[in-house]
Amino acid sequence: MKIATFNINGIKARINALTVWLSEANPDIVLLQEIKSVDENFPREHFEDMGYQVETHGQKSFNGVAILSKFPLEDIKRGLPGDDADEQARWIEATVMCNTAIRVCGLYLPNGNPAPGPKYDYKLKWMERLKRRAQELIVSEEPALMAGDFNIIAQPEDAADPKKWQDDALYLPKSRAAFWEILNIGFTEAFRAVHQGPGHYSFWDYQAGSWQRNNGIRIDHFLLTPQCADLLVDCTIDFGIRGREKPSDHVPVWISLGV
DNA sequence: ATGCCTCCCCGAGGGAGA
Repeated sequence: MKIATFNINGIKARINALTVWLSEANPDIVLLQEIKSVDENFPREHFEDMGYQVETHGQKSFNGVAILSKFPLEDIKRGLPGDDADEQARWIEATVMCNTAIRVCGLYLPNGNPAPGPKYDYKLKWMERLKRRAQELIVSEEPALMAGDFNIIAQPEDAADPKKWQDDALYLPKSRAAFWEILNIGFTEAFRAVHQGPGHYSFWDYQAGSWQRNNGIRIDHFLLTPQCADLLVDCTIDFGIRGREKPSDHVPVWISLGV
């Protein structure tokens, strides 16, 4: 089974690029971030015609997450628990009903810039809530994963120019510490379980020729519970599509599970 | 570089992204 995460930066702007990539890569499950659409305007029929069940958690203009699945989805939940006043659509989870049921959580973690400030406070609070949900997934002792745009550069080798990010909300010590706290509950970061070393990125800024100069960062991650990590076969970044017409600034990352 | 693009709103130009 192939599960992908992809921050598409707007479903309306990316409908063609996403469709082409889906038909080439043929993932079973796709976790989408930044759909930037309300649920009613998401082109669900387009993806249903391609064989996917479509579940969205959108809002107007900003954020928004979705799950596309070729297997049935059950027990869908929208919104990260822990703050009923949070209006931002950044979390959706569901159980994928294949021969081994897998709980999949798609997330779009707040950017947090400028830091310090209220947006950075929101990022850190959101990560505290994420940690609580992560603990529940570990306690469940079931195959589960959290994947998406974490907006976290976890290590220096995850940035082409780490010095440039030193004062940025994606790389500040508190951001990285919060990420490692969650990971260290007992998750496997799928990409680093399979690949080591620098030069692997999932995001390149639209500005200043970042793609042409390979000035990227790796911020789209898969975190697997032990029962899910046992199934891990491979993890790959489809970086090539960043060079296509009208690309997202992120590229897809996907895992292969032996189920 | 308090922003070199690109997205969204919709029909100008500002907010957000990372």
